[in-house]
Amino acid sequence: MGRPKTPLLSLDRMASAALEIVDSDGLDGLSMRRLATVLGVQVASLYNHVKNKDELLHEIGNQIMAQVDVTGFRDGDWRQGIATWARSYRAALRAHPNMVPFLATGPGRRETALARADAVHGGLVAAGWPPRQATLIGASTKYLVVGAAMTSFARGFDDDVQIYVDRYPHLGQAHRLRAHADEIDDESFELALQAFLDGLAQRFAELSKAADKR
Amino acid sequence: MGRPKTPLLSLDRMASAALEIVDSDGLDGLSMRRLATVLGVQVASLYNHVKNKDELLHEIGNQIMAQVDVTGFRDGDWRQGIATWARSYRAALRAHPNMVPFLATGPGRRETALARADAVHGGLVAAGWPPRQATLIGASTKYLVVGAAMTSFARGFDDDVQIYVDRYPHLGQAHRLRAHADEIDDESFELALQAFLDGLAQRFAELSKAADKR
DNA sequence: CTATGTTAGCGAACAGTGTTCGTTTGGAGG
DNA sequence: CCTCCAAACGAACACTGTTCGCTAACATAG
Repeated sequence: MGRPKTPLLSLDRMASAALEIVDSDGLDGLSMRRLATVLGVQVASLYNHVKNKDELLHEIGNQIMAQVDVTGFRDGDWRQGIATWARSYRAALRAHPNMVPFLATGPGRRETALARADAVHGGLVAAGWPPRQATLIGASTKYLVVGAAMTSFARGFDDDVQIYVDRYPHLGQAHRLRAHADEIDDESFELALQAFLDGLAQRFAELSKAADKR
Repeated sequence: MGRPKTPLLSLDRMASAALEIVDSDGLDGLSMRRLATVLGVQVASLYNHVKNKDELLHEIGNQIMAQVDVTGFRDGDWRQGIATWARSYRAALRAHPNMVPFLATGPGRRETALARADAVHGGLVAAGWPPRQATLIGASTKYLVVGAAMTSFARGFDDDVQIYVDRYPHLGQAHRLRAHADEIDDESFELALQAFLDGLAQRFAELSKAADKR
C-alpha cells in the first residue's frame, strides 16, 4: 500500500485514542491491535511513531502529569503550595484511574513529573525550608497522593467498598455505598493531608525558633 | 502418565516458587510456563491447584500480608499502634518490592488484609477515637504506606536516583547514591508518619477537651 | 475387596499478546 | 530528476494464559 498522501497517524492521535481505551476498558484492555483498529490502521504502522507500548504509555503519562498545578507557592505560602499541588495531583490521577498503576510505577523517566517535583522543591526552599527537608516533604506528599490514588480509585471499586460494608453494616445498600466510599476516600485524604501539614507546621515553627535564637 | 504416587505440586510450593521468581525477575518475569519449569512439571498441571494466575498472586499476597504486625495497640496507645502497624506494613512490602503494584491494586479480596484493617480500627476505637475517625485514620495510614512502597521501590531505581542527583549534584557517586536514596526514602517515610501522627495528636487533644466540656 | 468417582499429572491446542522484518510507495531535499 | 527517508502494510515469530481430553493413582462406598 505504501505511504499515504496525507498521514493517517500521529503521536497525539495515538495517545488520545489509547487513553480513551484505557479509561473505558482498563490497562489490560489496551492492545496494540485494538488501538490500530480504532485508528483505522494496521498494527505494524503504530511502530513508526512509537518504539514501544511502554513509550506510548509514558506519552499518555506525560499528558496527564501536565495537568498538575504547582503554582500554589507563588505567594510564599508553603502550606498552600503543598495543598494545591497535592489536591491537583490527586485530581489528575482520579481523572484516569486506570492509568494510576502505571503512573505510580517507575515515574522517573517522565520529564514533566521531574519538572513538577523541582517546582515543589523550589517553592519549599523559597518559603524557608532547608533543602533536605524540602526533598523529604516533597517525597512524603507524593507518598500520600500516590497511596490514596492506588488504594481507592485504582481498579477494584467493588472490593474496596466491601471494606466499608464490613465496617458499617448498617449502611447495607450497595448503591449508596459507592457514594459513601467516595466520600470516605475524600475525607481520608483531606485528613491525612491536613494532619500532615499540621505536623509540618509544628516543625517549621521549631525551625524558625532555632534560627532566631542563633 | 497419570497421577503420580507422591504429589509433585502443592499450593504452598507453587506460591513460594512463584514469589521467588517475582522477587528476582519482576511481576512480568512470572509466567505459568516458567513456574511449571521451575517446579519440574508441565504447565497444565498448575491449574489443578489454582484456578487462575490471579488466584496464585492473591495467595502470595496473603502470605505477605500475614507478616504485618497489628499488636501495637495492646496497651491502648493508639500512636504506638499505628506506628508499629505502618512500619511493619511498609517492611512487608519492601521485602517484596515487585509485588507492591499487585498488592496495592484491588486489595479487597485479601481476607488477611481485611483482618488487619479491622484490628487497626478496633485498636483506634478502643483508644478513644470515634469510629468514623478511626476509619479515616486507617485509610490515611494505608495511603502513606502504599504510596511510600510504590514510589520508592517502584521499578526504576536508577530513575528515582536521578531526582536526587539533580538536587544534590555534589553527591555524584552513583554507587553511594543508591544508599542515599534508601536513606531518603526511610527519612521521608518517618517524617510523613511522625508529622501525620503529630497532627492527629492535636485533633485527639481537641476531641478530649470537647468531651470533657460536655 | 471390588467398584466408583475424584484428582493430579500430561500433551496438545486455541486465541491473544508485543514486536520485527521486508516491501511498497508517497513526499522532501540536493 | 534522482535519491533518501518515512509511513503504511502483510506476514511472521516467540511468547502469554487457559482449556480440553486422556491416563493413572488415590479415596471412599457397598
